[in-house]
Amino acid sequence: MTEESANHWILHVDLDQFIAAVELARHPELRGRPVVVGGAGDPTQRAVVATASYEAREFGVQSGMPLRTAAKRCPDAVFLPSDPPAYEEVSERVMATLRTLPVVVEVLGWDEAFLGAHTADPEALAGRIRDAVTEETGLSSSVGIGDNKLRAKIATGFAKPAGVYRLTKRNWAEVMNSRPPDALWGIGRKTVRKLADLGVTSVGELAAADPAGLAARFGPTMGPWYRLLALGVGDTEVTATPYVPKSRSRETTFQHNLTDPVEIAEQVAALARRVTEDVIAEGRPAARVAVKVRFAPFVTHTRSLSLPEPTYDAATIERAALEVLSWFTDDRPVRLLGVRAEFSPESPARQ
DNA sequence: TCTGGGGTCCTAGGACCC
DNA sequence: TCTGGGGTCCTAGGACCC
Repeated sequence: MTEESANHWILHVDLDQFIAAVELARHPELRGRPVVVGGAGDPTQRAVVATASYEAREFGVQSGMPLRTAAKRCPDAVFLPSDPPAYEEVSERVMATLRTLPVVVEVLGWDEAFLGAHTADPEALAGRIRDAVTEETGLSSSVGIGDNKLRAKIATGFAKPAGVYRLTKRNWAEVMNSRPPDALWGIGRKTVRKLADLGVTSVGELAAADPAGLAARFGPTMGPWYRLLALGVGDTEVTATPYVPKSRSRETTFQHNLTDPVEIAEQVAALARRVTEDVIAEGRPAARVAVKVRFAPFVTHTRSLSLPEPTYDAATIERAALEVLSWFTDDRPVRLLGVRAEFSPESPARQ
């Protein structure tokens, strides 16, 4: 190994309880109280928890949980509406701060980024990163240090809150082998269940599993890939190249299910117009239009259509969405409607 | 756990073509 | 035309992530 590659590190920075932290910064009187952010901030509505403060988590409140359930578990919680533009603005300040450091910054989401760095002392760099973010934004963060992206990302979970943790080839097996497979980034609940059917219930067992058997169960790409995940194999390339979206979509869950076909069509048309605005803002034409319908109780179907040619035209996109909608003949009540525009792969990113 | 909104990638079947 | 094999495109659905 060359001196340079020996000193190449991947760091993963993740803001602690990001959305709740942004809200607490502008509502300091709520510090120390259980705070739950999500939807319109009304726990009687159909919406889920975006982020809960650590105080609320003590009561078993988690991201993705219905607000109703959160209110049952923690009746004294303060419920606040989600305010994406505010989080976007703080996120941009965080990323700008990271870019002032001697690292390559790859943004992963509002509240996290991979950093590529050459350093002999990654813990010292992680400390500088945490200090800089706190100084510029007042926010607390955690940093995972790894020899690839997978290990850095998982390390951050062990670093939280407000800490630093190093996970590399050296300690991977010792730290990970006894954990369930969904401790890996890319394996979720469904795959855990299927793996259990194969007798695989831990990361260590997955690492030792037969790749051919995994391929037979999960397909030629995913099967062997799961085993590599369990071995801690991951990408080491961090790139600052801006992200180019492949699609733009808008969807709405209605507070009360829709049954009137005219109203359903009106809602799809309105979503199509919003998507068209996003398409125009993106500066790349829509090549394909998809409509998503979630019927009550919770059955979801998606249908889609390739346009004769890519377009920015609102009327064309709306007509296509209504055409696709007409293919749904089901007359069950509708809980959610969505419209998505896909860009063609050839369409270049705007300069 | 009566289950949001915005994305990505993989799989698999059928159409179509040579 | 009782008919193979391979490649590619289109479409729907599944799983996962933040």
